[in-house]
Amino acid sequence: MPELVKKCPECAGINLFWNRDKGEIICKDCGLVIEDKMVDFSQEWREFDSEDGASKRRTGAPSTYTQYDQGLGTEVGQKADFMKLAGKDRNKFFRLRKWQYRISTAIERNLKLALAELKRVSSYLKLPKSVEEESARIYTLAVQRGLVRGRSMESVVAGALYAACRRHDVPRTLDELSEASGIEKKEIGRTYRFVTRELGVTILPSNPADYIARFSSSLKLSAETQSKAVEILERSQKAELTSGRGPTGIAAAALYVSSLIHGEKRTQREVADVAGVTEVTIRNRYKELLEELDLEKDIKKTKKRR
DNA sequence: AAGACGAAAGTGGTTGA
DNA sequence: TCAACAACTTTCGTCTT
Repeated sequence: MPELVKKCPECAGINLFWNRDKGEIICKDCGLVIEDKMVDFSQEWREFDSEDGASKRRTGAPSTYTQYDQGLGTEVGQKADFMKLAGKDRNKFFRLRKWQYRISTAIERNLKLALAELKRVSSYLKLPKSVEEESARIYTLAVQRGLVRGRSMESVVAGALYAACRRHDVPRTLDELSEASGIEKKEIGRTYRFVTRELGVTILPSNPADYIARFSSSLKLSAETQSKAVEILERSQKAELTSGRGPTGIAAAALYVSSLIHGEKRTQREVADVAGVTEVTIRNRYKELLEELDLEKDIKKTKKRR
């Protein structure tokens, strides 16, 4: 757990849970997501003996996709090289370098702009570094394959980010991406599908549970309500209520039911808004949940208690 | 008066001939 | 390439709290 946060700023609880993969710290008392943009300062390797440590330790900037040239820099040959060549070879050398220069500057110029945009959107959404890296990698591949042609750079950036989020189980909704990037939802979805298909990036359907922490915290629901929602999700997955359905809708319905059970009622409208679905969808899922999982008694119980 | 409910028609995407 | 199809949305009228 990084030292930045020791106490929950919302309820002053010290029962914090650090989800390292998602880069989130979650307060188990009030469910608040405290910091979801963090850098992992710890070493990612372990030293077993002195020799091992020395060989794994590194200095210098790491190679990274968030720099437009991957932090390296490429050039065909150095000036000193062509002094050794003569005649034909020398011309060939210049020609190659010229081409290399033209191609690489075009791509690099594009990348430079695109990665700036990518960082902007990513920091707006407070995405973890790992997702930013992944999306930069996807974008770089897309440019190299010429997939950006005919599409706006921004939409491909948004598509790459969306894909990277999904791959890292840190799903953001298309609505959120759309708001952050200023690109239409449709457009993002289209480029997202196109790019992932062309690059062969396999994406698993996202798990509704991955949305719970975030939705729950923006609805200010308690940790019990949140874990109840996750429990409901697990049961509904067993009952095969989840396949084919939009994960956000299911997550929203589970949270809604859970809020009723714990007497922290939120309206369908409120839940629908944070989840980016309509009330109707929540109602449909909600109805299925009640029918299949026999939850009415739990709701009635809390009603009687008042 | 606000929220919940449900019917009906419309949208964008997938699938399979 | 087209039509059938499922999921979800929009809209709107009615019932409940």
